[in-house]
Amino acid sequence: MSGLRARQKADRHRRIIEAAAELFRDAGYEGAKIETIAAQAEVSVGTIYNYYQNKGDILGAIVSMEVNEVLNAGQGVVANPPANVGDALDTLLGIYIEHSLHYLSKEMWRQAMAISTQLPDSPFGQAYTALDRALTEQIRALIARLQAIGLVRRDIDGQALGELVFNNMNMMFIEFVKREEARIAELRAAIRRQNRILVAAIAV
Amino acid sequence: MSGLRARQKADRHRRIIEAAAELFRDAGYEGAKIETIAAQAEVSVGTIYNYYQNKGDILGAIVSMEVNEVLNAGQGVVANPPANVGDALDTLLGIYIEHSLHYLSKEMWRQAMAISTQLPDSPFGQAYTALDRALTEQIRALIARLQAIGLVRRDIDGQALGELVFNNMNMMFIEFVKREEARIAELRAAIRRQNRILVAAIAV
DNA sequence: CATGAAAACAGAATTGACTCAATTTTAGAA
DNA sequence: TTCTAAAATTGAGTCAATTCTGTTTTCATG
Repeated sequence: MSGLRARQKADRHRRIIEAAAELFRDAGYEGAKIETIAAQAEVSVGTIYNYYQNKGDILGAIVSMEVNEVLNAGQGVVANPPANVGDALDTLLGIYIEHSLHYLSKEMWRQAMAISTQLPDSPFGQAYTALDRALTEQIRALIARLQAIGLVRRDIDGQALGELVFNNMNMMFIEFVKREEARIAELRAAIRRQNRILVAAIAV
Repeated sequence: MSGLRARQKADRHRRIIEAAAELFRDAGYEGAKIETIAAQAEVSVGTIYNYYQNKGDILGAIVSMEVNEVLNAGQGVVANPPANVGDALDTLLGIYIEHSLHYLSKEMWRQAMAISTQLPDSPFGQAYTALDRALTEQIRALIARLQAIGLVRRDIDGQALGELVFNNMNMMFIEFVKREEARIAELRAAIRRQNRILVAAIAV
């Protein structure tokens, strides 16, 4: 089934996402009306709800693209980490943080995070949780790699450590997007300071 | 000014909160209509908005009561902690977690957390951030106490450690309220496992 | 080509949070 | 007690997300 119907469907998906991304950026998430998104995507309001369960899911689709890009970028670090535990963590988390505002504004992040806790069972809610888990898993993989290289003690609980590092970073990131005036450099510095305690504990 | 007007005002506040708390529990946050809360509190819709900026602020008032109670309970542990770092942390965080579902359902927590990231500058958003900071500060105080007693190394960065412990617990708690079937015992066990890494690093 | 069932679309109607202009109540001065 | 300005209340009206129902489009089949 890759006839006209399927092509039109893919095209409408794309048009809706493009229109929404533009409007979310320009007018903010709250400011972007479904009616306006529909008009700009040249579909009707009803059609948008045929493609996405609710406004949050449209944002969700955009967030997912962003996070998947970040996960990709992170793979490089895991494959070839800096030869120092502190730097390795800082480099990986740095990639997450530096990429984060590439496509999404702080307001979009706030909305996305809010929706994912508000509606954990919606398509986006579940996708967001999966993305969080993928990020945690990548940090765990980095730690495993460092253990293999011999930079991190073998008797460390890599799973628990990965969760600890991710949870702390994520919470700091939430606070970061909540304050419009917060700067990326400060965020990274604060996380480095916190991780220093862990690094001291786990480095060989 | 403690005449009739002030008394009526306090009384209406109380009635609104009581009506809302009951309806939030019974019908859920989304299910509780402002109109219904107003009817049950025997005030008009407009009056509710005279007392609270929005629906979220009503929930906020309830959350604040809960968290303040928790902070109070925590003081006891800080003043007189178990003579073991792991137990001390587990006892304090245990109090937070065990109290958490006393007045608030998981759904109410989800909504409260969502609103606090969605509207960080609303009265409730700011109050929620302040409560988080107070909890972090209490954990930091416990660590300082343990350092004073000689159970935790003096050269540990207590501030950073307090943030790390709080952020991790908070993120775990968020995941906990997102899954209706998650159990408190599992949550506590997972956090203990994560903190074990820290305890090993900081204990004298 | 016709044709009918399934899929997708359109946009009017519904719903519920929030606003606002008009009205009522209170406090305290005369 | 009477009166007035300030404070508070009221509920009908607005606005935007979401739902619903009738219509149109697609496509497999004969």
